[in-house]
Amino acid sequence: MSQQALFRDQGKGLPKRDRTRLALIDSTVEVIALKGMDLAKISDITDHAGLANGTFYNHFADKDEILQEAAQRVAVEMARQIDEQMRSIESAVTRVVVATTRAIRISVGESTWGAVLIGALQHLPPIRGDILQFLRADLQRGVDQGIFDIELDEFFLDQVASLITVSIRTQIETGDDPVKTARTCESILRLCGFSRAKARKAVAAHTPE
Amino acid sequence: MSQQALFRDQGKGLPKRDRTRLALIDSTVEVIALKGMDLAKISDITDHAGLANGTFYNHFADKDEILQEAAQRVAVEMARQIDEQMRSIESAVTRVVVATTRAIRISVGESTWGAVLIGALQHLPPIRGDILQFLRADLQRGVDQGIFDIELDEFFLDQVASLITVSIRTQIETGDDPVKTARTCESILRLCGFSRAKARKAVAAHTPE
Amino acid sequence: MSQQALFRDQGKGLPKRDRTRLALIDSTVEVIALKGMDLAKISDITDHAGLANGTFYNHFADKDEILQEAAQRVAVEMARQIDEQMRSIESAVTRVVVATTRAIRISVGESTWGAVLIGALQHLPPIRGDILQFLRADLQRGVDQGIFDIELDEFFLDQVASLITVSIRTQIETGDDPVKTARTCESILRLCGFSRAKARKAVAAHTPE
Amino acid sequence: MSQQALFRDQGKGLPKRDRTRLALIDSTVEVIALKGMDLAKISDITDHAGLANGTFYNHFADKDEILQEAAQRVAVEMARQIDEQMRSIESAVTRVVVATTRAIRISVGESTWGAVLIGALQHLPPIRGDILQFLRADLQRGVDQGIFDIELDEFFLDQVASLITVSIRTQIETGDDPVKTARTCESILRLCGFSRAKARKAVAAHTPE
DNA sequence: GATGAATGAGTATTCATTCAT
DNA sequence: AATGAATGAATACTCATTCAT
Repeated sequence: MSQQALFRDQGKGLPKRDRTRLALIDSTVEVIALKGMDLAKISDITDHAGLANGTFYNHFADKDEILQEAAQRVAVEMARQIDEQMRSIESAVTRVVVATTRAIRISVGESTWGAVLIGALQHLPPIRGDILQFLRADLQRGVDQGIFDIELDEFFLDQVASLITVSIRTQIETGDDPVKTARTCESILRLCGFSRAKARKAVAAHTPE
Repeated sequence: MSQQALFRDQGKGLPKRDRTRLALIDSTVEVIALKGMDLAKISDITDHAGLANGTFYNHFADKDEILQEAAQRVAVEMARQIDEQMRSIESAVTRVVVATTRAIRISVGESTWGAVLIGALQHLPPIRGDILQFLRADLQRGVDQGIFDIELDEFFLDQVASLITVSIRTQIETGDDPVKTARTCESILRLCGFSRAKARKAVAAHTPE
Repeated sequence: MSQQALFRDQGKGLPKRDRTRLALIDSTVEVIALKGMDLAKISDITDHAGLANGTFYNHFADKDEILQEAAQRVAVEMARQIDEQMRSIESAVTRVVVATTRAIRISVGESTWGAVLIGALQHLPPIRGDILQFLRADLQRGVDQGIFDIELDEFFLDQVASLITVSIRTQIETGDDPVKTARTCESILRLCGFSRAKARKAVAAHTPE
Repeated sequence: MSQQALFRDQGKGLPKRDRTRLALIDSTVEVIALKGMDLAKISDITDHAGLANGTFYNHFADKDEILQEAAQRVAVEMARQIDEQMRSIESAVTRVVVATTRAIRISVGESTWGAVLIGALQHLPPIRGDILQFLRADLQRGVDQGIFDIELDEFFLDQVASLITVSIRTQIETGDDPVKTARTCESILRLCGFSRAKARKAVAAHTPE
């Protein structure tokens, strides 16, 4: 289920200006997947989009601006897709497992997204904040429900985020691997105070196959 | 216990050629701490070392080579310092706790080292391998002793390494914090199958104060 | 007595094409006053006029063409306004004093015009010629009347023009100053052979207050 | 008596770094003469000097810095050459005539210098200040000697400077013309209160042929 | 070996101009 | 006519690397 050029597709009915803008953002996402955020050059982005280099500056002030927006859109779209499946889920454990599983699956399946997500977590603090707040909300719910025995601070969020990041990075490199995704969920639950057995069981209960 | 210019000092008796080489490596470590691996320029390194920029190429083929060697030396030296305190420790749990604590403490206290270590883990796969093998050895010991209930593969090592990295990065930014170091050790033990209580107890037993 | 948008106003009854053209010229004059001729961009001109940048090329071949025409119109309009007050003046001295005074006053009061005038004198030889010919006519009259003891050639005109330019430039920068205007007139008369006293008297006689 | 590459010649004994620096400054002066200050590009300067474009940045931070320095050196060197001939001159009139004559002659004969001087007077306020202070000193002397009947302020200096500028500009364009130089001196003296006859006599007394 | 000036490929950015709508 | 998105040549500036001294 490749979603190449997602944003460009979203722009079907829109005016040309917006379509080009989305094409540039799409291109940016793809270039980041190929070379990483640091090495992505403006000319890579415009070349990849089949546009003249000057066109970039009709739409964005500089590289930072498009990185920011590209990451934002990826984050928002991922959050939307994940949230869709979670509206009715009340259990914090289930939410954490499902959200983590979905996030990894989307990031890896749509490998361009994973690269952007990882780049944003490392280099774009505001986006990082946006992403972590979803995580925090579900963890907080577990605390409120009395089932997560944790100190829910920045440091803890960073720990959990790093586990998810490792999982995405590994799977992008070595290929989709549901077992690693499951192990990541288990690790997170263990950090939340679950025993190994309980964690495994909770994850198994909410994993597709 | 500053270790500024460690390698240069090691070179006291050596011929001039070697001393210059070590001075460049020292300088590299310090520059990485200031600007990060990506942004460290050759001229930063030579300027910082008080040498002419052309001198660099009498000793290293390119930037990559010196990064590699600088990271290697930091890793080796850290390993040596940590190992010194661990020769007589048999218990895998103790080894993991002490090694993790020492590694974090050295990386943060000697903050130039932490930056290099993090850079190497991200950008220099061979060094990364060297570092992880120490980790693997101690974890393997725990498996052999029957106290770690884990699947000791690359992925697991990556998870543990990411927890250590997060801890170092956070403490470099916000300052030395023994509590975060202890929490990191606990988290690692939990990933190894320890309950929260047991993890906490094991860490407390081996933490200075 | 602001004369903002003078040319646009002139276009009231004209067809739309001409009104757009005049709006662009007005805008050009204003932009030149803000940023100078060199730094005035096409997009500044169209933005300032509230038009699309492409519209520019429906009316002018290039930047030079509009600069030329804008300067031309400013020069012609200034000449018209000055001439209105001079039709009945026969004395060459009076004509020079009144014309200079009026030219400076208009250029400074309507500061957009001064900037264009100065730009044109420096960068647009044909306009420069147009402007200088008015000056030449009045000076020639003085020669014919036997009261100006000068060699009326290009070089002399350049000298006089440079004195007027200095006056306008200074007053645009530091504010309207009738004393400087008077001193400029006196200087011109001195170059024409008047003694200091005679020059001062002649100027005083024809200066409003 | 062409003085092409003056600064480069000055650098004969100097270290290579300084020689290149002077070569760039010389080149800048020559490029300014060819295209004007506004249009002089870094690549023009390096090409003209037979150097790589990157070399420029080993010596100057940006275009402004080299313009400043080139103008400064031209101004200083001109002042030195003029001053050499004026040390023993006490009379303010003679000083003004000789200095003006020399300045114009050097600027025109060494036409690259004139272009730089004019550029500096227009675009580089600090250099402009340096240049005008020489002028001011001699005029002040005339005031002190009771022979110049002027109000010696910025505006007056601007008037005098503009007459000199006009003369240089004209002679660069149409060729060396001692008569124009003499007329310029006369005009300045007239602005200082001299009658036409007295001005002409004073100038004639101090003009070579 | 050390020096440091010179190099030039690489990258970001601007802006006059074109052209399909 | 007007629009404004797209173009790409022009230009400034960076920095790893070379090489003569």
